[in-house]
Amino acid sequence: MARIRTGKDGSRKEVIVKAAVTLFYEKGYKAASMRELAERVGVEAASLYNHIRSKTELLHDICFNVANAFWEHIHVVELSDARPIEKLETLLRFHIRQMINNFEEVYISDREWRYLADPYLSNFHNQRRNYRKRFAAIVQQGIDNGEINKIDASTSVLIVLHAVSGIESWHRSKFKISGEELEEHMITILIDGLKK
Amino acid sequence: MARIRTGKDGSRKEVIVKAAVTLFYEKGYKAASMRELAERVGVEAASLYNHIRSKTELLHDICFNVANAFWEHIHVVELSDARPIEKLETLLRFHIRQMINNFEEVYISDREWRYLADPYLSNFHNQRRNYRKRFAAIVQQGIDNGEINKIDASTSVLIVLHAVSGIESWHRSKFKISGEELEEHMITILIDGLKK
DNA sequence: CCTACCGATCGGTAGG
DNA sequence: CCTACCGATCGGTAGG
Repeated sequence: MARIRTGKDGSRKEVIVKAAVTLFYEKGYKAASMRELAERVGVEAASLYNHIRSKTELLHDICFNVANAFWEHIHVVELSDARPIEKLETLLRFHIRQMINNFEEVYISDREWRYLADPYLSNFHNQRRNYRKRFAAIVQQGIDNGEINKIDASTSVLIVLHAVSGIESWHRSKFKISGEELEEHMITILIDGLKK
Repeated sequence: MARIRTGKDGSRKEVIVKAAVTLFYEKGYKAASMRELAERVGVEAASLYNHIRSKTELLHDICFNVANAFWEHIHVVELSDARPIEKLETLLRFHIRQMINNFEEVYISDREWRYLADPYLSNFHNQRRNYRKRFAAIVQQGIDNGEINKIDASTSVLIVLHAVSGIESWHRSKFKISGEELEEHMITILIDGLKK
């Protein structure tokens, strides 16, 4: 679940990364300042740099933590011998749960990754494209064996993945249904929409 | 379709707003600078201020143009005597077409409105909430008369509206299906997913 | 529409 | 971990 890597000074850095997650989520990466981050952590801005290299490194850590979690999950799903429609449901439930339990990180990695600097930017972009391709391949298998409606596979993936990101609004809603209910509703709408 | 209002110096301001739309879309509001906007328009930064009041006013114009277009559309839909499921499809097709034809403005108004300054910020927020409430009310009518699957109406709205925003990725894809195909695919997945 | 320029704030470094 | 401070850049104004 997007574990933060621990080094020698792991616990101190973890506090900073955690505060950065909340700050970047609340303000957006560009609008978030290192001075406000420092204030939330309880140190002067300059002191942050004993634990991190740069603002961009914080963004990088967050984005790749999230990306790797999805990366590892789809790998496991691909190896299973479930039917394509079942694999799809497994993938979708993972996305939904990540958005429910870990939504700040996921939200940042979704919306702010474009501010990564360039060796990382294109790495991230490639990883993201590769993930979606593999996701689409599973949808395509479902189309080929007749379980899934015959609509463009990569378009289906776009729709489904963006629908999941709507959970961010659910978090901010005052009259929330439970996470379990939300998950079932989303599965109903999206899987039923894809099924033949 | 999110027409830009024309004043005395309408044509000049229109050029600036149009360039701002592209710039804000490409870089994000906070990362976009007035100096780069000026460069794209072909004047010095200071000269922009003969036509606009502030950077925030540009964002405001863009956001409210978009919001008003949806606002007017749902009003017409509400007055029609179609069945709820048909109203829903009409609303959805309007969202899809706006995202296809006008996606930069819609994208900005979706993701950058939080940077509006405060009388406008809460106006926008209220207008947005009101829109979603009315959208949800139509879904609820469909649930009540048995046309639509019995799942939480406002959750359905979140899912559906966010799914539509996935069209932004379609724009950037190299192997695009046509806009018409895309619209039909989205309607298939989402309306079938909602139908009983 | 331009030149000249303002105060504020940014990410980050030096040195202890 | 702090004080002190850097160069760069920001949105915006004055004055012509």
